[in-house]
Amino acid sequence: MAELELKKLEFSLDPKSGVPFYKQIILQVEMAIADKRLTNGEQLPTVRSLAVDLKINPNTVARAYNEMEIRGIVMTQQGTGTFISDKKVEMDAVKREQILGEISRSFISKAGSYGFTLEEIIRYLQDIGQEVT
Amino acid sequence: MAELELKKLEFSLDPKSGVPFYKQIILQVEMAIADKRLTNGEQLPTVRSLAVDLKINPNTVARAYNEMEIRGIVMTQQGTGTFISDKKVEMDAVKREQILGEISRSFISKAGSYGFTLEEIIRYLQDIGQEVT
Amino acid sequence: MAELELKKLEFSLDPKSGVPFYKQIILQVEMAIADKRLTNGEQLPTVRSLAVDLKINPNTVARAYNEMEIRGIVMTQQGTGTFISDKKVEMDAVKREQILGEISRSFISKAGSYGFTLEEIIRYLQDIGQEVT
Amino acid sequence: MAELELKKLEFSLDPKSGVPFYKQIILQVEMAIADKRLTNGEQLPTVRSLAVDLKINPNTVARAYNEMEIRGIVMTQQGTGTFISDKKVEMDAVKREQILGEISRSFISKAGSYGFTLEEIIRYLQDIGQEVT
DNA sequence: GTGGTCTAGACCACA
DNA sequence: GTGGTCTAGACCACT
Repeated sequence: MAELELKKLEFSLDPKSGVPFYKQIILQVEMAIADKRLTNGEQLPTVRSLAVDLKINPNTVARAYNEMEIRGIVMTQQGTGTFISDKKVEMDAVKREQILGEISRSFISKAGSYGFTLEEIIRYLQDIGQEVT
Repeated sequence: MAELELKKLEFSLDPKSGVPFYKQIILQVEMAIADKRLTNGEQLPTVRSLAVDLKINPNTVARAYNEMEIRGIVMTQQGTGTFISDKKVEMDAVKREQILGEISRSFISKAGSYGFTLEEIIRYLQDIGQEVT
Repeated sequence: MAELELKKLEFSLDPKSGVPFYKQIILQVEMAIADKRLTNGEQLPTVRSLAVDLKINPNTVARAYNEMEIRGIVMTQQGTGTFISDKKVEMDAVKREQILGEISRSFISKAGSYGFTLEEIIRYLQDIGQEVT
Repeated sequence: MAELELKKLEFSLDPKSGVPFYKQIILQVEMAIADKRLTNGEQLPTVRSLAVDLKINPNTVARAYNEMEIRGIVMTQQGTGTFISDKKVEMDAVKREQILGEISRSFISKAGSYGFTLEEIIRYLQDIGQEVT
């Protein structure tokens, strides 16, 4: 019975983390995309329903959605809803690899300045992968 | 004498992380101490040189040093410099993992918003690891 | 005497245009950049001062600035101010031309569907250039 | 008979312009009439075909057609189609220029935010004009 | 019903 | 002083 409701997105906020609510929402959507729990064209919860769900002000949800729209992560249609954008596919493999290289390098060096080794990092990411699955 | 300056600390700041610069500096020093990359009595860069290095306001570096002095992590000797004091820095595995988690999640999110999956990311990092080895 | 105050940015809003205030602000900044009236590293008016100036709510100005920050047009530093970003220079000539080509083509086809010819468009843009100078 | 279908109307929508789709359609039809690209009695695409073409909801096309019918610009014949009526569309130079101004400014802004100057833009468009000639 | 815009005002963190 | 976050609530436009 609970079987057909796999992959359902569950948002949750941690008020103590210090991370702004709207950023937590963005992070969770982005993580869901990276995990394939959200894919092209899928609809996000409506602004109001998510606001009720998380017990926060609709403006805060709207802000998160708005920022994602600017970044091209989602598309929004007046009076219809907000959907995962599908335009990100337009990149060729070379460009993709370039971008991944860039952000990876910057991530590794950042982690490095905190004393983490590449191995540690990879192990950690693999753990995250396990959790989700 | 100055010849064996191995283990040189490399500071790096991420303006987009939302974490204030002064906190990023403190964290990196703490991690370095916990890692033994910095030990008792070692000198930190001067406020000015680090400010130039990181291209930020000297006040910001000063604030970081100040706060560390208050916490007893470093000692400042007027006219001489700032040195690691002998106070133990408690940096347990949990705290370390928190930091790694934070920067990892932000990295995954960024990659995710470009359409990369977690698997792709891990594979890429592993490739990098191979190259270096 | 008025000679040294050339290039000063003057913001103005048209409430009747139907264009949201925050978008009008963004448009004016972008136009100013295209006209070289604003260049790399220059500081924008503070959120509060511009709000007073335009007699609108500071949140509205903040929203405009925020959106420009997300798009990479400006950089903002806590407690310091908002500045025209300087990272846009990192593009090589080829990439630049590609982008210009893309947005130009889309503009021309859009104008075309309203019945404007390329000549008309160019003449119009030249007129705009005259006005500003 | 169907052979001389020159002057075919090309609709194009810009979701990012903020102008509602139905208004964009009306504007484009009006401009075409003023330009004589559409004349008395000519048939518009069916609601469904245009909706498919533009990848939008048929309701949105219907709304545009509806509003044009109310204004007397087109006439709908049940089961046959929608046709340009003989009402004159007042589309003076001022209104034309307004539209051109709007889309031009938005284009310049976009280019400006990529660091292109107005001069560069004009030069590029002139080059395109040369190529075609 | 959907999202978009704007105001007003509070509180916080950084310099 | 600067910008950042969040709330509450109003009003509008699109479907």
